[in-house]
Amino acid sequence: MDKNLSGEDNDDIDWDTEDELEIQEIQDTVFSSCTDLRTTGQHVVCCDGEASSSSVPFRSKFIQQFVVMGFPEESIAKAIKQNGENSDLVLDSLLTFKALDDSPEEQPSVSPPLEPSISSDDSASEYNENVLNNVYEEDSWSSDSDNYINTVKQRYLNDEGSSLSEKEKMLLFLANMGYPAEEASIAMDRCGPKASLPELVDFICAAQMSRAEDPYLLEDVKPNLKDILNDCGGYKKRKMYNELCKQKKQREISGEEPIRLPKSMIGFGIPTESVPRMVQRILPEKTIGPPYFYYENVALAPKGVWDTIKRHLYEIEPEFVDSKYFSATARKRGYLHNLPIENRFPLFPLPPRTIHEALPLSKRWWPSWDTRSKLNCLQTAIGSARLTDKIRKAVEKYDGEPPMEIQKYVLYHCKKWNLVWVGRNKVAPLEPDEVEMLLGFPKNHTRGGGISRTDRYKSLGNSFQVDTVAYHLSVLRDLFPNGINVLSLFSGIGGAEVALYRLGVPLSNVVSVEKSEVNRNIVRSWWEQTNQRGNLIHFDDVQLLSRDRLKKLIESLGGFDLVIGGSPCNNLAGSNRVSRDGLEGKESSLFFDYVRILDDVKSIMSRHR
DNA sequence: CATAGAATGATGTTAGCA
DNA sequence: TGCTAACATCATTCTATG
Repeated sequence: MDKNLSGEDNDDIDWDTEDELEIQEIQDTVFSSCTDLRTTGQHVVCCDGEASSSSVPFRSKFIQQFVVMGFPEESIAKAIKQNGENSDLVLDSLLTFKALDDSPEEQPSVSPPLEPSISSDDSASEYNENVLNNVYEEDSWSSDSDNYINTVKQRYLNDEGSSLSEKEKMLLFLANMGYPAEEASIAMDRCGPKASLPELVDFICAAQMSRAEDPYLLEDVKPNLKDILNDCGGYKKRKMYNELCKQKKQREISGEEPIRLPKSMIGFGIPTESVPRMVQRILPEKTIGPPYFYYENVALAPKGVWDTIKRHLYEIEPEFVDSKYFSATARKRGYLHNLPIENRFPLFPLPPRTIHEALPLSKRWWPSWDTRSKLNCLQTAIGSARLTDKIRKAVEKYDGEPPMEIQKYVLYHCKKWNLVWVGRNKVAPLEPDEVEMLLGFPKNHTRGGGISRTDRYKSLGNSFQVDTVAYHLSVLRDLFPNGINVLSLFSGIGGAEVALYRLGVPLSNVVSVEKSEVNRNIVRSWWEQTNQRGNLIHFDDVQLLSRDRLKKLIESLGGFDLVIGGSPCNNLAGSNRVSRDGLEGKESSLFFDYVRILDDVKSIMSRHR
């Protein structure tokens, strides 16, 4: 597997051999390395004028791109004979040949990557059986919440009120107001530990109303706890909040209720909650996999954007999650998917969750008046040297603590640019490898191979937070123990692939679509370094991924198990001063290609089943 | 030419308070 | 309820520099 056949060094190989076994062997070897199929234009990109100085003649390069993909040369010759030198048509034919040749039981059996070989320390090497044991006292709640309430009530009645946690007190209070325990606790989990009573009641009312009209949230309604608990106060308030619910309903009837971001962005749950969640959702028939799908974008998009996204993705409720619960850096994102949400588990080792844990060396220089424990969202640009110099000069004028005004000035810029303390009076932007670590990638994931420092920041800033996504994807591990076929759109630096790999989900076939060549190179080298046994097929433009091509891919690979991707946020992100045009913007409108491709995949697969 | 630096606000949410 | 202030935000584009 250490042969690198994706370069131009493979001219030595005698492709004219008649030996079937040898062909097969080479095919296996080559197919397991990665491929880069350009789809721009009628011919391969490398055949333009500049590349003509290469010693490799055009024809062999044209053939080579398919050889590298792992197709036998006879098939390639046949396909070229049929279609001429049109890479699209040739690929279609080749995939058809492959589909006809492959018998169903020939699906590659890929063994899990038990010993991942990333060289860094914080990589997947810690993956082991422990993840299975990561059960956080789930049953104490989900088995019978009413019993729990009874216990709490008993303690309360036994004058143990002071020993009750804030959460338990609130739960009791809500129960007294007549709300089912289950709904109350869901509300508390969703709204966060500091949620006020009105917020919680508001949430419960909204949930009740949406359940009444929303077929996607058909939870069992538990018996009302009014019968269990005595009514000891809160009656007046309940009346008030019922009034509030009425108003809300009025609003809902008169117009569309827009998606509201939850104050505490924990989605359908996070691994570190003291009390596990009991959220259950039942998706409508037509949205249930295969394939599973997973869509991501910025949570703080302009008004109405998430409503549109939801409308185009089967009206499934997105979950909004801030990665600050998984990492030392914030990242507020919406995730819309049809994955199960029960029995999720996090990646191990758990990443550092405070700045000091993530950057221990900074602790020494961190002034007490900078009270940050988490970094803000990592973006694509970093603070300048001039700014850090200004800050140093501003701070070092004072012996001890600088005056309030200076503190304010420094903190404003530190927060804005995610600056950290690296020396006496010295702040600095994060190093690229620190960003990699904070986002859950192996160290040096984006380093080298002709990639500039600026490009590293840019690629990383546009990426998934791996731990967050992996937590959501973790349910796939038991569903696909023998390997998964992934269609990864807008792959970037491979956040989805890295997440699945670190989870121990064997990657059988990955079709990765990514516009940036720099990013494709990063994923390719990661794929090789981690000794993946599956196939990686690269495309560069989602817009050129036609239904026909998808059909051929599905026939060839046996369908996709997961369609995953986060479409461009350029025109949605708050940092964009120039072209924050919403979903219709130049790049962000590619969301509709995600929808188109997902729809195509679903319809093609349902026809083939 | 490639790379890094610097300048360029607006939108939306939340908290606090009268 | 309505106002204000505080705060965060997967960025773009021109310019300098080698």
